[in-house]
Amino acid sequence: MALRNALLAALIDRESSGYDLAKKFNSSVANFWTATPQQLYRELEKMETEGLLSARLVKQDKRPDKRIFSVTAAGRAALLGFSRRTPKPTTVRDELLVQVEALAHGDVASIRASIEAHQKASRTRLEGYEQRLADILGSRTEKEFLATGSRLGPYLTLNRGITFERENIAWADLALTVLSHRYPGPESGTS
Amino acid sequence: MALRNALLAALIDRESSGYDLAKKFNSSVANFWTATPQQLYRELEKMETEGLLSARLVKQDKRPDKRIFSVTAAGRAALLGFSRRTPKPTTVRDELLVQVEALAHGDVASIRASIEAHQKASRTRLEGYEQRLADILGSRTEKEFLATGSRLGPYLTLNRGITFERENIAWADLALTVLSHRYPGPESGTS
DNA sequence: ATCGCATAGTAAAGAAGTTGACTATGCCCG
DNA sequence: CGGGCATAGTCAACTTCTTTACTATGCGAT
Repeated sequence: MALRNALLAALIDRESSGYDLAKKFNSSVANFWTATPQQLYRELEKMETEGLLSARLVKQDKRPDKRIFSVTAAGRAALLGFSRRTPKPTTVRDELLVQVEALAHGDVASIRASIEAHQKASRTRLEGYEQRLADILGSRTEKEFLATGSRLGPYLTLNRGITFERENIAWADLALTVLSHRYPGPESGTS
Repeated sequence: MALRNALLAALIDRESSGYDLAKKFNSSVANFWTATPQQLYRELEKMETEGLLSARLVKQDKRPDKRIFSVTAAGRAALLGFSRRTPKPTTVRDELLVQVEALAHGDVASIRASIEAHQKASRTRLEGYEQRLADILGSRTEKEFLATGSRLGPYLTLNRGITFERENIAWADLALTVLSHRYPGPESGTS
């Protein structure tokens, strides 16, 4: 009853298929919600039977058919209702930070590698978000956009995602620097 | 199999009771993991039967007895093992941002109120984190601490939590400003 | 003396999320 | 023409999380 709202938000401005969402959830809504493909397919199905979405089958020549979902009037009503409820507190699950918390009791070399991987993933997501931001802004400056643009909601969530990823990257730099001073490893520098 | 690791990380430097964790998870580990009291009690129980934690009953005169959990050798081994695994990608669930994404299709006044509440909660958490940071630093400067201090792990995760909450607060300011220009409401200013 | 509150913890149903395997079409590569 | 890959989606078992509602002790206020 919660992924549901994220899906409505993701589909309301652009209908799409389960497969599309499974791929693009990561670059559109993943910023504030994550879900596996299975979750998406299951939930979309349920939402259709409950009348929140309507699906149309699109036959494709060179690929399997696909089902495109769009938000119905009932779906819009549900979304409006959701917007009036008090949102649940944000929940986070970050295994990397759990590892870092217990740094002194773990394998520092391995944790360092995880921080690097995490940083790289943040860079990739950041690029995606910045691309989407550029698409939303078009030729306008940010100031012009804020005064007159539509898609204000997506702009604001993207903005949050962008600073979040920038801070992830900066934090990883800090952590790696500190670690290299405090736990000088076996010369893993660029030879 | 995941909350488990967060609990090991939370308990390894300081044993505590389920009730303590239920209250303080929010100011110690909540930064990168959230869990309800029920989850904690259940998981602690399971971890004890599996030998990762040991519990001792502390009898109290003026209150119900409590069970203090501490990490066993097996628990330490599990934590070390965990530190060597690739951490799962961070997952986030932020209903407020879902509401903001679909801003144009929702009840803006209600969403504005939610942003304000969210900002207030961030301020509270930020204060808690800053207090904990001060406790860790003691009389040292941040630089001195980074060179010589212990509790580097907690420092790093706290640091991440602090910037995260600061960015939440700044984002809320941005969002509220934009909304007040674009959706000028019924004069909800301080009269 | 009873009501509400803080402490401390338990139980269990139901909702939600994860994991792994599986179907099926057509493309390109060798 | 067989294997791997991208597209598009399904199924089922399993684990985890959420929600609601309990038990129990002692304090302080009405």
